[in-house]
Formats: sequence, C-alpha cells, structure tokens
Amino acid sequence: MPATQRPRSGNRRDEAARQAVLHAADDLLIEHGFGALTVEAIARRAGVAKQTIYRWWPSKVEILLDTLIEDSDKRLPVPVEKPTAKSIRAYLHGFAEFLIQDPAGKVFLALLAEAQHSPATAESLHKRYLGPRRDRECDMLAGAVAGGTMPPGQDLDVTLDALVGPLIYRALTGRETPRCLIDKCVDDLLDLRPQSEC
Amino acid sequence: MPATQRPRSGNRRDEAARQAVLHAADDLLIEHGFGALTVEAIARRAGVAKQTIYRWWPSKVEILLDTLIEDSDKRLPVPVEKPTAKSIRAYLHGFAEFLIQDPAGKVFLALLAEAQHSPATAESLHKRYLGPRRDRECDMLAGAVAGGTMPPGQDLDVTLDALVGPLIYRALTGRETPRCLIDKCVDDLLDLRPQSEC
Amino acid sequence: MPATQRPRSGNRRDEAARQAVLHAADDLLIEHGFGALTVEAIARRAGVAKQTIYRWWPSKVEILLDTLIEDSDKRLPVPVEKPTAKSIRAYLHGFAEFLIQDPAGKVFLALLAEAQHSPATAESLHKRYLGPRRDRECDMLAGAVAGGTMPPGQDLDVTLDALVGPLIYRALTGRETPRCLIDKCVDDLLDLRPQSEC
Amino acid sequence: MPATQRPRSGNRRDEAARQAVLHAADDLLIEHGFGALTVEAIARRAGVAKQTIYRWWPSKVEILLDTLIEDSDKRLPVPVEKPTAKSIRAYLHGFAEFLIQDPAGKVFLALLAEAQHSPATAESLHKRYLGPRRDRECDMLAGAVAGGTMPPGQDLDVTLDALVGPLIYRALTGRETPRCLIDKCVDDLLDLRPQSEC
DNA sequence: TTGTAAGCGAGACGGTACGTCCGGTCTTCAT
DNA sequence: ATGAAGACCGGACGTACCGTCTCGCTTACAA
Repeated sequence: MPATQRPRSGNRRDEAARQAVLHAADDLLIEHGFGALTVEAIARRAGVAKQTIYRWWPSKVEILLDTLIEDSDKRLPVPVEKPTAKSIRAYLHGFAEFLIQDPAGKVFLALLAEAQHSPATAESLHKRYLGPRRDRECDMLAGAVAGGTMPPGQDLDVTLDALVGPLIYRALTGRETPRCLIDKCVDDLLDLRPQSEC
Repeated sequence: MPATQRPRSGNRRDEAARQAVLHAADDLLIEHGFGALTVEAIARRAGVAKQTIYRWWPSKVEILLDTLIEDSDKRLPVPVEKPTAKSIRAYLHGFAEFLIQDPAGKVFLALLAEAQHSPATAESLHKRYLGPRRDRECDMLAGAVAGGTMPPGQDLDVTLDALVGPLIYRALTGRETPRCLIDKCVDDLLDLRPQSEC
Repeated sequence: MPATQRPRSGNRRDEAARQAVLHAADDLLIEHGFGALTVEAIARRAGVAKQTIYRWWPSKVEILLDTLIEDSDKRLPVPVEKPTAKSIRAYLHGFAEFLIQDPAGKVFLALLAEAQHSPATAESLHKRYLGPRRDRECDMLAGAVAGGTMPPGQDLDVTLDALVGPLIYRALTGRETPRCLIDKCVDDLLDLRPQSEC
Repeated sequence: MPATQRPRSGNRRDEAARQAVLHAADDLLIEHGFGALTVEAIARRAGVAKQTIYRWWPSKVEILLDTLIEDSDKRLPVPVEKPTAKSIRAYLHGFAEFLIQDPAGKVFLALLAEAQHSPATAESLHKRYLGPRRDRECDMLAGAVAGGTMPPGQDLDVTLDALVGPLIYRALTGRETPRCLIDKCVDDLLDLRPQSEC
C-alpha cells in the first residue's frame, strides 16, 4: 500500500502522490474516524513526505474536499437533464443512501461537522461543494417546474432544505432514513403531478 | 475573570469550581470557537486545575453536555402540557431561533458536529440529550393527536425529523431559517386543525 | 537503557529525568558525534518527552554545559591551594590528557566549536565555564607568585593563553600533545624556581 | 545582488556560477554566521540552482575550503624565502590579525569548529589546508635555522603549535591577541638571534 | 548544419529534526 | 478527601533544509 515503486516525477506535480494522499485520507477517515485523520498519518499511509501535503493542500480539510468533489459527482449526480417526478424521488433516495453507505457520504458528514468548528472549513465547504451542488439541485427543480411536473411559485432553495434537511439530520444522528420519510416529504412538499408509479 | 476570589473548598465537591468550569467552557466556545476549547484553556479560564476537570468530567464534551442540558430546558422547554397548533408552531419557531441566536444553540451544534468525529460523543449526546428531548417532543405530538389537533396514524419520530431536520441543516450551514420554511413544513406535514392565525 | 522504571515525580522537578538527559547527551556526543546530538535523539535515548527537555534547558548546548561543569571539576580540579611548580606542571599535563581522553574533554571541544557557530553558545560558554575556570587558573598562578615559585610582573591571563592555547589547538586538530611541548612552554614561559624533578 | 544577468553557460562549467557560490557562502558566513549557511541559502543568494552546487561540491564545507585556500594565500603568505627574525615575527602578528579581522580568518575558524563535529570535515581541512600550510611554516622555520637566525635542535612542528596555538585559542574565544603575547612567545620559545628592532 | 551531450535554473520529492502545543496521568502540598 | 499546581510521556503541529531527482532550456562541440 505505501506505493513503493512510484516513479519520481521531477519538476512537475506528482499525480501519483496526489492520488496516494487522497486515497490515504479517505481510507483513514473510514477506518479510524476523523480523530485519526492527522496529516502525519496521511503522509505515513500514502508513503509521502509531510511537506508534499503542505505544498499542495492548506489543510486536511481541503484534502477531504478534493476527494468529496471527485467522488460525489460520480456516485450521486444531480439529474438536471429533463428531471421527472421519478428521477427527483430517486435522487433523494440515492442521497439518503449516499450519506449512510458511501465513503464519500461519510466524508461529507465529517466536513459538515468540521465546518461547525472552523469558519475556514465552513467557507470552503460552501464555496467548493455545497454552493455548486445546491445550484444544480435548484436547476433540477426548476427543470421540473418548467416541464410542468411541479407547480411554480415556491422558493426552490427553501424547498430543497425541507427535503434534504431531514436526510442529513438522520445521517448525522446515525439513523437510517426510512423510505416513508422521503416519500412523505416529496408527496407533501413537492406536489408533483405524474407520480403514479414508485 | 479567572474567578480569583473563589473560596477554597476543603473536602466536598466545590460547586463554585463546577460553575466556573461550565461557564468557562461555554464562554470559550462562543468567543473563540470549538477549536480553542481545550481542557487546558478551560482550566486556565476557570482558574481551576486540570485535574479538577478530569476528576469530574471524562472529556470536554461532557462539560458542554452539562451546560447544554442545564440551559436548553430553560431556554426552550418542550410544550408537553396540552399542546395546541399554536404552541407546536411556536416551539418550532423558537427552536430555529435557539439554534441561531442562543449560546446553548451553538453548544448543541458543536456537540452534534463533534459526534461525527467521535462515537463516544455520539453516544453521550444521544443518551443524555437527544433521546430524552426527542421523547418529550414525541409526547408533545402525541398530546396533539390525543387532543384532536393532529390526525393520528403517523410515525411521530419520523415526522419530527422531517420538521426539525431542515432547521438544523440551515443552522449547520450558517443560514437563518425563514419563517415560511417552518410554516410550510408544519402546514404540509402536520395537517393541524385549528391553525387560523399565525 | 531508556530508564523504563523510573518513578514518576509529581509536582517537583524529576531528578532522575535530569540525570537521564545529561547522560544521554553525553553518550550520544561520544558515540555518534555532535551531528547526531539532536534534541529528539536525546529524548529518545533518555526515555523522556521532548517537552521535558525544553522545559528545563533552552538548547542542547546548555545540556552539554551542565554535563561539562559537573564533570570537569571532578576530573580536572584547578590546584588553587598552595600551588607548586610540580602541581602546576601536573595540571597542564592533566589538561592535555583531559582534552584527548576524557569524555568531558570532548564535550568541551564540541562546545568550543559550537561557540564559533553561535554567539549565544559563545556567551554561555564564557559565562558559565571559561570565565570561572580561568579565574581559578589565575588564582593558581597568583598563588605561585605569592609563594615565590614564579617571578612576578607577568600578565597572568595572557600567560595562561600561552600555556593552554597549544594544548587546545593540538586537541582541536586531533593530535596528542607531546610532553615536551608542555615542558618547553612551562620552562620557557613560566620560569619556575624549583623544578628540579619531573 | 543575486547576479541576475549572468549569461547562461552551455556545455562547460560556468565560472560565474562558481564565483557566485563562493562569494555567497563567504558573505552568508560573515553576515549571518555558520548557522545560516545552508546550501539552500547559498543557492538562493548566488542565484544558482541547488543542483549546481551539489554537482561541483560534495558539501558546504568544501565550498568554504575553496574560498579559504584562495583567500588565505593572498592575504597571509608564509614567508618561506630567506626568513628573518623580523619576517617571522611579522608573520605571527599578521596571523593574529588575520584570525580576528579577515573574513577568511572567520572562515578558517568556522572550518576548524566544524571539524570537531564532523570527521570528514576534519580530514578535508587537514589534507587541503592545514597540512600544506604547516609544511610551508616548517619550511619557514627550517630556513631560519639554516640561515643561522634560529638555533637548531627543536621539533619545528611542535614549536609551531606553541606559537600558533595561543593565537588561535584567543581568536576562538573571541579575544584579540595582545602584541606582548606574541612577542613573549617568540622571545622565549624561538630564541632568535638578531631581533634588535621591533 | 545539425545532433547531442552537458550545464544550468527551477522546483517537487521522501526524509529528519525543529520548537510548540495539547491530551491525559500522576504526585505534592495546602485547605 | 479535595483541589490547585504543575511535571511528566506521548504525539501532532507546520516549517526549514537535507540530498536526490526530473524537467525544459541553452550552449558548445562533433559529426
């Protein structure tokens, strides 16, 4: 695992070292929790010098943000193209599962937690993750309104908090989200038109 | 400020020292954030020896929990006695405000955050705060059902997550909760009977 | 060797830890040279936390000075009481041997060297070691003058440099000092009266 | 100062870079002491890549040795041609001044010091500087003996240590050498014949 | 005339040690 | 017995240099 035979890179940034750091951070968070996520431990695990980490990341939080951004778009894309009642509901179910099951979900929760302790983390998390993602989620709902799936006249941002807040709070308190919670929220708050199936 | 003239205590637990520690922890959290909340700093500020802290509290988290429990019942009691549509709605509005405005709200958010990093914190937080409080909130809704204010047949625990989750998520992300969000949730999810005013 | 069963000390300075540090520093200097004499290595070898070292010594130089002062008075006392031609000559022979053979001699040379690199070391070395020792050496010569062994009228400090300088320079350049060098200097520079023997 | 407009060199060793390194090392030693004399600092100051230094010098000590050898023959040549009592005495006075005043004298002291910490430095210093210079100094005294200025029958190497040791020790301990010290040593140890003047 | 080989500035890399900070345990002594 | 004081071991922090390496450029010599 310590990437013994990684070729030296010379003058340019060593992509292999970057990957090793991201994976080491991810793995340590999952295996031993945020408390064990020290820069020294990441360096040790990645087989990388501490300075190599400090050269490229201002803090361990930014490392986690990098992994989160890379992973979360892969595992849980926001269905912005022609969203339907079905795809929106599926997105929320996927979101609930992502938070509980996916390593990247754990990373997100850890970052959201750390943001409470450090304003710098809060700002990074918003600028680099929450903001852009929320924009796409708004686009999703706006697409649903435009397509006639959803009635207009709601503040989409607030609506999203109402939908997503419960999922996140359940995850933060270590409890799975039952499907009925999501369905209840979707049914009561979104008032989607053709939701016959699902 | 470091409680200079507190009289020495002798052989019973020193209540003044206990208060000094609780206030010091509270103040440090508010003034400098969770990052500055070290046991050494608390001891310094409270004018107390480190050992006095470790003798009575297993960790700084338990100190915060003590302050949270003491404060939150005072500032935000759960209206379990004959809850009405009005009092339930007021409770949720009060909760949103508590999270943003009240020092104890900050303590709660900090503990909820810390619980993500440490399973021991998570367990304490549930056993000593979240569990009991949630029980009383369930009683509140159960009282509303019994009084005919709310229709029966819902899982009250899940319903509470749907109501409270958005408020907490807004607070965690540093945004105030608009009244319309709460009202929308209450209206759509609770289906309360006599909600004429407000 | 790492002093495993040293009893914990509590409120007062731990004398065992102090000794362990001094010995570790001494040993490391002798065994691996000044280059290997890092604070981390001393701490490791002494079985002591780094902070314990920084608490009591401002730098590794002061550690060495402590060992030097303790040792050099034991191994090479200055014969201030009724010095004779014989005892003065013996002192210089002893000094030459001290520099080459004695661990404390190595410590002295290392400190004299380090003083070239750091003004702070130079000052400490003078104030705590060279100055006091030179005072006693002057007393020695002054006693010889008073006792009629040595003619008066010389600057004793300068004379001592002429006697001691060659020994130190030989030691610094890694060459033993032949007895004839010392005898030549003593005979030519000191002009001692009853030097029949030796 | 960092030699901005030095032309690139191409295929052969860049003499300008060599000079820049030597001067940078010299200047840093004088201005900020041996502690600040890191390879990185030299490279920075000389406007040269670290690798250029490592390509041509095995260590910073060899850089200093290069400057020392170049400078010390210029500033303080050994009077090997027909040495007289006057020229020998002048050489020793010049040596004392060289050690205190001349930048190259500081370099010498620094190297002599560093030699205590590192055997490799000691060896280089002897082979490249101390040995050859001592040979010429022996030649000087041998010339004096041959010319009748000095009586024969002494070990010249040992005599030189007796003459030079005090000067070096004074310099190492940061004290100027009074003229009387040198004169006393020359008079008492060398027994030069025609020393009427000076 | 054009490879090609070396020197060069630049700087990333794996390491080691720095000096500081805090955590949690322990002992001493005064109350 | 309690509590203030504070020494202790352990270990992470972020920084500075170490000595090695690769890159892309420039230049001089050889083919």
